[in-house]
Amino acid sequence: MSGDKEWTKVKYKIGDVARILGISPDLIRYYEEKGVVKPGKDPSNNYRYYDTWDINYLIDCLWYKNFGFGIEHIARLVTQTSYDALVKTLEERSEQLRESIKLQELLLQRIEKFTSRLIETKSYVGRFELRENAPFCYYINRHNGEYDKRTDTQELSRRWLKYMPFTRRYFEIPLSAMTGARDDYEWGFSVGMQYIEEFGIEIKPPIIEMTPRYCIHSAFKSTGHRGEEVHTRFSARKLDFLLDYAKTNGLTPSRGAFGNLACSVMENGEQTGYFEVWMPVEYNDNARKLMEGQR
Amino acid sequence: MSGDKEWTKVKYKIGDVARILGISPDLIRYYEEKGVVKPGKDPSNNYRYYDTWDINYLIDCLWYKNFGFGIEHIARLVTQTSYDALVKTLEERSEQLRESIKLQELLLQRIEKFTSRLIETKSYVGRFELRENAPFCYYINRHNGEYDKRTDTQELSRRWLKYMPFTRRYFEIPLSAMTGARDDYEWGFSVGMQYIEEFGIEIKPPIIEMTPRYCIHSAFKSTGHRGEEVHTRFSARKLDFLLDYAKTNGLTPSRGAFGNLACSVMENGEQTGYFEVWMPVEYNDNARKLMEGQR
DNA sequence: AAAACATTAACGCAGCGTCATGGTAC
DNA sequence: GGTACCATGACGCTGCGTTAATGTTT
Repeated sequence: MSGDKEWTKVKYKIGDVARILGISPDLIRYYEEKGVVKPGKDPSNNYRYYDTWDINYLIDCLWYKNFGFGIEHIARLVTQTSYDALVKTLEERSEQLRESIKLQELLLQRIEKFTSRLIETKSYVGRFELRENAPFCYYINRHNGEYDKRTDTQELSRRWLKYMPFTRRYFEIPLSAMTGARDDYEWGFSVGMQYIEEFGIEIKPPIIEMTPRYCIHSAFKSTGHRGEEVHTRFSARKLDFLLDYAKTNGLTPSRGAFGNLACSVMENGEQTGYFEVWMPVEYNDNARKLMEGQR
Repeated sequence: MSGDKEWTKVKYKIGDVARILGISPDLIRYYEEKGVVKPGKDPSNNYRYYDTWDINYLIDCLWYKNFGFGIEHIARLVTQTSYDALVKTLEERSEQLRESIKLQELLLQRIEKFTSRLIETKSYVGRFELRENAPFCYYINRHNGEYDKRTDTQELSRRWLKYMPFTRRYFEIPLSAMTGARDDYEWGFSVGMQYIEEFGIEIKPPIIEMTPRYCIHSAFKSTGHRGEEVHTRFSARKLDFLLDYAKTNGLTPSRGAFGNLACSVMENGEQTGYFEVWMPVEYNDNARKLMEGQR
């Protein structure tokens, strides 16, 4: 508006401004499109001409851009915001940032936790210890190879998947399958009790609470190819080594085994899973002796 | 490949999988496009059919997605990464996150600093104190209304603008302009000495170092409209109030004034700048008394 | 008349969500 | 035969960078 007659005495072409500010001419035009600056235009050639005010606006923009505001927001900030509104906006942005930092820190914790569990699980392959498992909650959404199509477990999955990696892939194998011929197993998701409250999870069916029990704690890995029956990679037979260990050491399994998948990776062209496993046993004299020996 | 003849015994259509995982069918197709899953397709109707392996892959994806990996990266992770590579990748990601958190925290600090200076400056309007200014560095890139077109200052601007808001808009007014008729002033950018090292700034021309001096410290605001001569908003005359104060209190200006623009906002339809200003004075008896009076 | 600059317009990036149109399964 | 589902393809969002085709200034 007021620029209509002013542009003649105004000095800077877009390239000049770009050089002065160390940004690209395109960016300046983009900002114009977004309503940040409105330079005068020479009607004869359509060239943009910028005055000191425009440049000041642009500096303000770059300033606020550094604060992480979106462009539309910036446009409002530089052209129509009062002092009080500016202060308020800045304080809101600070608050947002604090939130965002908190989230990032949580994520970092998660990754570190996941990584350390990965390392721990691998180191546990071929070793055995007797200990109580930590309490957790879980639900089942896959029976053998077949996923549940009930809407309640699906709804749960949607929610729980967001809590990964505190949500872990959980399996259990009934005692009957471990000793008998039928190859039964179930898969689902588990979350440690310490996160139940944090995530606001209500413990009700199909969610089940698992309390601590004395278990043989170990790990194993297992491979398979795509396209094979799932059982090739995972089956109750994979846990025979636990039964052997129990028999050798005079321990009596008290119920089926359970555990988590730590990760699934490629090893020598085969899909390889690392599993952590817990098998509850009766707390008899042999168990007591073994536990004392561990200390 | 291996799926070609397998799809017949495979159970899940894309909608089933979507429900099981709590995501949208489109997202699953998108992941396919990116090479994450390759479900079998029924050639007769082009429907996708997913088996347990596919679903496992997808769960892995969601997992890694939560860790903030890009999709291409995820595709590699789930289909071809070894255990060691996975651990390494996770550790890299942790490192990235720590970096990112650091940056966010720095940004937060900057915003908070900026905000508090804003508030401080406004509170200083109409008040005067005698004190030493903090040391800083600056350079000039605008003489009166005119920006420098030398490449060295332009290069500097590009770099310094990145340090905002630790970089501040700086002005100075020579003593001759304050007392005389010519309305001279200069604009540029300043950075507090405490950040010079942090940002790796080398102090050499055109960068100038400003050491602490005894100054009258105050603030003022000034308004103007777009399209007016710049002088309407900012000129040496704006500082007459400082000279008055000096005269009233028996202080002798020792050199020109300088200061920073705290912010530029709209007030009653006018572009309003809040300026912080420092005017060096001789440290005479009156100055001494004034400073004692302040404590 | 060449070099350096200006203009508009369009596409590309990530990570999807959201139609639109038309075919398929139950 | 209706309804729920599937397929492909295109466009939209941010914040620009990157051509491309064409015109202007010096």
